[in-house]
Amino acid sequence: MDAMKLHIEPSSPDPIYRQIVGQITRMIAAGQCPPGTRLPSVREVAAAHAINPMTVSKAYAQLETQHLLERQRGKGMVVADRTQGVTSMEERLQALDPALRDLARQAQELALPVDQVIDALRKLMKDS
Amino acid sequence: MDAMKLHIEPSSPDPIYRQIVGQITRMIAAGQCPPGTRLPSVREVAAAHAINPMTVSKAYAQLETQHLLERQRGKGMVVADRTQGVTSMEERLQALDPALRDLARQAQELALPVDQVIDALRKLMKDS
Amino acid sequence: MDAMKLHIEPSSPDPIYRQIVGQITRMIAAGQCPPGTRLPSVREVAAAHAINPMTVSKAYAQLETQHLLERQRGKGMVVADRTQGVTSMEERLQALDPALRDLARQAQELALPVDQVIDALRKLMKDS
Amino acid sequence: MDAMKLHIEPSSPDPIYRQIVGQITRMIAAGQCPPGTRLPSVREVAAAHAINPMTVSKAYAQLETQHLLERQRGKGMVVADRTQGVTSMEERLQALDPALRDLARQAQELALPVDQVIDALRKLMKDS
DNA sequence: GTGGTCTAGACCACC
DNA sequence: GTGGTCTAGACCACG
Repeated sequence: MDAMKLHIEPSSPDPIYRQIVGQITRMIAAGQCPPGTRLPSVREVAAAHAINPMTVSKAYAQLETQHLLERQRGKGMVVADRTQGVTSMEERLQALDPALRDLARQAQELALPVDQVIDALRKLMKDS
Repeated sequence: MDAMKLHIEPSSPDPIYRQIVGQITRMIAAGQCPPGTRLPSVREVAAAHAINPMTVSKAYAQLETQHLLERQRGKGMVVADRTQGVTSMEERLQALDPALRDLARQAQELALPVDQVIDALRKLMKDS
Repeated sequence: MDAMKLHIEPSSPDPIYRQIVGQITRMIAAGQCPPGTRLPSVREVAAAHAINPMTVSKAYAQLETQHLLERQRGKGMVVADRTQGVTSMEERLQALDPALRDLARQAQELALPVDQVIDALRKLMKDS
Repeated sequence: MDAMKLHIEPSSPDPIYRQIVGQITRMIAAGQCPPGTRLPSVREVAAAHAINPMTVSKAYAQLETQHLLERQRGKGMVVADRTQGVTSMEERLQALDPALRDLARQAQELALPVDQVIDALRKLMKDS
């Protein structure tokens, strides 16, 4: 149930509602949220991250428009049944591509050796 | 002279002027632009990337405020002499940290195995 | 330019932003707003109808999502080029169907003779 | 007895309880339900249309407040005796006005010719 | 309890 | 000037 934990970066240039959309989209794509999974309520998310309910609502509404989520009257949002969101590993790697390219370019601009970057990344990914 | 090539991603959530500031900051930090290096003019950059000159100007102004760039009468902007911007590799790795963490989190949300991600990254960094 | 006049019914059960979406959608479907037509700015619409700019913005954002409108940086919204919104008269009659059925049912519940209703409607449509 | 058949459109922007109130109001206004007519019970309506009993109850309560319905111990709701709800045809035509105006405006936005709309409406009203 | 809509007003990014 | 995002708080519809 709390596999649905969200991470919000308030100082990110990426707007909060889009961060939420992105995270949920990725987790559904990876099959980490099978159809029917209940999402935390708008108010829960808002309280947990000290953000405005409307911001969360905006994210949920957008995901509903994309048919990734469904609204259950009086019960909240759940992952849609026809989860056309689930994708293969190749497609998921593709979804990661922009972030990879961004990292690679920044590393190059910082003149950092490949191995240093790889090491740092591996360490971060093991921790989580 | 054209070590100063900039890469702009118009569709990025990161605003354009901040992309420019970030790139130049990183390249100066890595010592890739020794003091005195001339920057392309506002108009050149604007024309090359089909963006508004004001956007470029805003970025340059911000870098001047940070004393990373200096305005030289009739010659445009150059990298500042007292380049307090150059930093050690450790500090540069730290500068990469947000991008690394973002990538790691996205990869985890996508349920991608560490090695797949590392491979993709290594490939990208070799190419460039 | 002011073919784009909007009509807002604040007391309608249909939310305001949806009224706006509906009207613009219909006018585009009917080809009344050729691609490139500029829409009144968010602030203009908000001021003209004494509603909140965010309400208008929400409508525009939704139309942008449906690719009926495009955003021109700093210049406002315009009707999209690839106006896949334009439809045949048959399809437009179909779009009118819910309103027709609603009217027919209300008339029946009110036990109003067909001709009276038709007369009233004809009169209204001539006036406009 | 089943002249009191209700039609519910769950996807309508008009909330369900208001649909119920509207229909019953109109039918009483037209004299289609003489005083004393029994209404289907809250449970019957709720079951028949798969809606929440509270929604039906809310509609009935509102009609009772307007003195169009009366609660009879052990017998449920009936149409009120002093049916001040019955109105002349002129008044009933006036009650239809909002729906007529809405239809006319939509038709105009869709650039549909008057005769086409009239034809479609006449066809619908004959069928029912 | 759930989400939806709206307001009033602030600040940001871009042209 | 344009639209976008966010906040704080209100009220509504539905279960």
